Amino acid sequence: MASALQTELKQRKPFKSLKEEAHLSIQRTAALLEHAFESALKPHRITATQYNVLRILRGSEPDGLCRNEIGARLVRQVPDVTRLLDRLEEAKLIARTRGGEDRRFVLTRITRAGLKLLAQVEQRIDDIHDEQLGHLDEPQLRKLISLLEVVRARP
Amino acid sequence: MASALQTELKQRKPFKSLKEEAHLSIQRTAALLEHAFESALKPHRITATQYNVLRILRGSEPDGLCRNEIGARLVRQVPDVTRLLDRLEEAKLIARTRGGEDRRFVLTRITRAGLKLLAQVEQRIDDIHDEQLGHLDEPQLRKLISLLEVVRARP
DNA sequence: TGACAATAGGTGTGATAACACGTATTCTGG
DNA sequence: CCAGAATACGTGTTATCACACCTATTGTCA
Repeated sequence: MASALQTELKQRKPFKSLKEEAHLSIQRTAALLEHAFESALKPHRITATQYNVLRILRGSEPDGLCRNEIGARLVRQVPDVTRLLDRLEEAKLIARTRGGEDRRFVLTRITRAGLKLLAQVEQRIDDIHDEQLGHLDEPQLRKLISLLEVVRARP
Repeated sequence: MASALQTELKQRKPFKSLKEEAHLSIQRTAALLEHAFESALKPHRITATQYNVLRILRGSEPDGLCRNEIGARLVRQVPDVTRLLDRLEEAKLIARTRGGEDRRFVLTRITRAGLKLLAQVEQRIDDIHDEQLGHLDEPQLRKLISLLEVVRARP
């Protein structure tokens, strides 16, 4: 019997291996979820990565974080955190200040406007999570999370 | 106990819900796999999406496919298939010809050079699959695939 | 102490993605 | 038949990504 993914992608030939199928399943699922996520954020004029940054900065209040630290905590790494932050700063959602003890660091903090935006967006995000994953029960979610953990924890 | 993902992202606060954690787990895992995948493809001067197109076209030989059909079969949808194909055509990996019975369609086929590139790349891709997913046993892979299928098959 | 590595961050640039809109061809119903 | 919808594909434009390279500050050790 053809796999569900094979049908989704209208593939005539079966996958070469389970590993290949697993890889493509992860990619496709991530793409579908991400698309729904981006659509929900679009009316608020921010991307999923920008939302991620705002979440990280809110979680680090009241201390704030430096650029590299923000980059390290992103769910999806991006190679150009500087201009990602530039855009958020231009939108007045974050604020940067140089000049702690080590003058190399630039401290970044979320602004009041950033917090306000997060609060506005969050309800919609919860709805998206429900739409996308609400049909899985708790054991299924736990099992999925656990298996993905195993994937990432490769030796 | 803090979840593994929470530790990975250096989060101080626990996730708001299992659904949120599942979503982020999927995204993060996909990003890590994709990164390894792109790195393996880079020496061959193609992206993961381009590789995906070549695979699709090889699978559709000797008939070829039209643009929309290629777009529909991509693991990750892209909004600009035309220029994606433009770049592959410029690299002589695919060939396009207009003018079947319905003159709206543009038939796309993989070239000999495209097939050759695929053959070169494929061994390396298998290695990546092994590196990334080789530590999961067959039941784990099947369970993961099945759960992701459930996610995508939401009502 | 002072050359050099390491760390933190920024810049320049070309490729790509994302979105809206435009053109050509075919289908469809009155 | 033929006006208009539907389909298939392309183009223009802006923002973002991705990579290599650059500057400033601090740490390290002969």
